[in-house]
Amino acid sequence: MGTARRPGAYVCGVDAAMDVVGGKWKVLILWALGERVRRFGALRRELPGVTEKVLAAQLRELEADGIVHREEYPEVPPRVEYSLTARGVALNEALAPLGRWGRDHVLDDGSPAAGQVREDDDVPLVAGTA
Amino acid sequence: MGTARRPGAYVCGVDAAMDVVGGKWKVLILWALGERVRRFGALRRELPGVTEKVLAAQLRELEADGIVHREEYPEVPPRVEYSLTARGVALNEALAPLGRWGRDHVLDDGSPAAGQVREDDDVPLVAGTA
DNA sequence: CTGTATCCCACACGATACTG
DNA sequence: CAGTATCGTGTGGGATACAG
Repeated sequence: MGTARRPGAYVCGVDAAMDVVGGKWKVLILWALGERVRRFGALRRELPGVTEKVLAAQLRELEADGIVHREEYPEVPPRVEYSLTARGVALNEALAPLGRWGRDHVLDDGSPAAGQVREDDDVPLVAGTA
Repeated sequence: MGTARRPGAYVCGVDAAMDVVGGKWKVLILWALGERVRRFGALRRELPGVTEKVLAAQLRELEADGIVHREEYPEVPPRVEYSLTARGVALNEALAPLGRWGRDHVLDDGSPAAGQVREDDDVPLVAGTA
């Protein structure tokens, strides 16, 4: 549906989702907006290192994909608030297990030698065909 | 854990995971290996459009991240089999909800073109998660 | 405050050829 | 069969400046 930037051939749902969420800052934006509604400037402060151009671009894409809602208040000075749509909330929830995996397996898995994977610690067990 | 390609500052688990799984073909590789062990050539045939160079590179990265296991058989002609590690299986499972979201929200489901999507084979489920 | 408009560049990816 | 080696490229993203 929304604005698939890639040609049209998604092999499965995962890479379709990856396309939506693939920008460098998007999951962080999702995460921030998952907590509460945020203004543009708040988002920028929340994501150290992002530039306005890129933040605006990713916000646009997320909006085009129906993930975030942009509410513009015609005041002066201008105020714009971003929030998650229902679809965005669902996406955020679908991301949660991945976040848990990341915390458990790449952030800090507890082992001091975690930095370098030696060949004897990766278990070759095969994914079950079932 | 292994080989964080990004500087070191992951804000949360999700972007850490995104870094691991961020390559263009990685989720597809994960998906394929989730079904069964595959040889290099089988993988290449499975992923239409990937070149050997890129496939090899992404495989190397996944291996370095402890996601896939590479088993080389000293035969002639050479044979190499790739499989998921326990960590890879867990990652694949963590990806499942995202895959479901993608199927439901970006793969054209409500439109007349929905017939293009082969709904019988695109569920990436690895194990009993479903 | 909330953005565009340019310019620029690294790096992921692709094409092709070659090797153990 | 299972890869490397080389070279070329597109584009996502960064810096900076400007605008409503």
